[in-house]
Formats: sequence, C-alpha cells, structure tokens
Amino acid sequence: MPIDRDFYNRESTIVAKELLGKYLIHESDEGILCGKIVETEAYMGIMDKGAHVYGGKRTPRVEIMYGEPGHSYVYLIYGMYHCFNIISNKKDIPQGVLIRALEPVKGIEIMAQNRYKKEYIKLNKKEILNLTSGPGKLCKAFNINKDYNGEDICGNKLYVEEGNKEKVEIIETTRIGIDYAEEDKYKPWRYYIKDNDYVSVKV
DNA sequence: CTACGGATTTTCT
DNA sequence: GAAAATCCGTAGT
Repeated sequence: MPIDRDFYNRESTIVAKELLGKYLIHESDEGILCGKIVETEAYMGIMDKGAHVYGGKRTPRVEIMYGEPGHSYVYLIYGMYHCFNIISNKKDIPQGVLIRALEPVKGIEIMAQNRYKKEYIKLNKKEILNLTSGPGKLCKAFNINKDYNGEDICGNKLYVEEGNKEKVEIIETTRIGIDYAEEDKYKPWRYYIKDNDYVSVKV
C-alpha cells in the first residue's frame, strides 16, 4: 500500500527523515523491485542555494517541483546518471527529497542485471554493496529514467510503503556534491541510517 | 588508503 | 559554451 499523499505535504526535512527505513517499490516490467531507504537529502526550495529552484527559478525541468506533493522529480546529472526525488510540501512550495541510497530487499536479481548485466550470484562483495549505494546507482538498479519524471508516488507503479516500522538511528549531516551552494552547503539536511552498509558517504 | 580525470548530454546563459 | 544534487577506473602514497 502506497503511503498517503498527506505524508509528503510537509517540510522536506521532516519527510526526508521519516522516509528512512521505509520501502521504495517499483513494479517494473521485469518484476517487483523493493529497497529500504537508508539515505536521503532535503532540498528546501527557493531559499536553498543548493536547490534547482533557488531564487524561484522556474524552468521546464523544475516545473514539476511546483506541483502537488507525492510526485517524482527525475533528472539527468553529469550527462549520464539519473537522480530520483520525491516532491514534498504543498503546491507552489517547491521542495523535494533526494533519495540517495537504498538497501536491496526484493528483486535483487533484476537489480544485478540492470547495473552490471550479470547474475547476482556472480557479483563480488563490492559489487553487491554498490548496487544501490548512491543516487545514480539506485536509479540504474531500479531502472528509473526520465520517463518517470512526474510519476505519482501515490500510484501503483512506483511508490513508497511503510516497511516493517523498525526503529532506526538517524545521523544528520551535510549534503553531498553541492560545493557551489555557499553557506547552504553546510546545512545538516542529509540524513542516513546509522551503521547501514549501503549509505553512500558516512561521516 | 586517497586523488584525479573522463564519460556524456541536458539545461540555462 | 559552461556547468552539473555522479560514478568508476587508474595511478600514486
């Protein structure tokens, strides 16, 4: 069951924290993919120098951010990799949560094929850890591309569900890859689950 | 272990 | 024409 849209209709820092430990599900053509969300980043809208919508910028690419919460924002970065975000907060307040890392739960065979064109059994330990331990990697493993931009995360194709409600210890720290964001690059808006092997960068 | 650079294309200036 | 919310392979310590 997808989580209710109200869940996303809040500050992205809150949504980012509460997404940790939940499951991202993709009912792809190859089969069901499921990963536990272990690392997220909040992008806080037009006041955030690290965000694509900083200063109220409104371009075709970021237009989806100004829409209803609970939709996806997928974009191509460095010409080769996709990043997957979930739009948070209400219409006209363009905030989002970048999903930075997952722990594979179901459909690992499919992820192995998507990432390496190899069977899971043939992967070495490092390759297994690298299946979904980064924003570009998890998009490749989950076969998320630009076709999923604007997808409804409250639908039945690509969505988040509750998971097993385990207690998680959350680390708050600074974001990654936004050196141009001046003072905002030091904002503690990256969150991850303590001691999880699939977190992309630890403190 | 860290450091560097190349890949590759969309997006905005 | 430059930069980008990244990743990976290679070279050096």
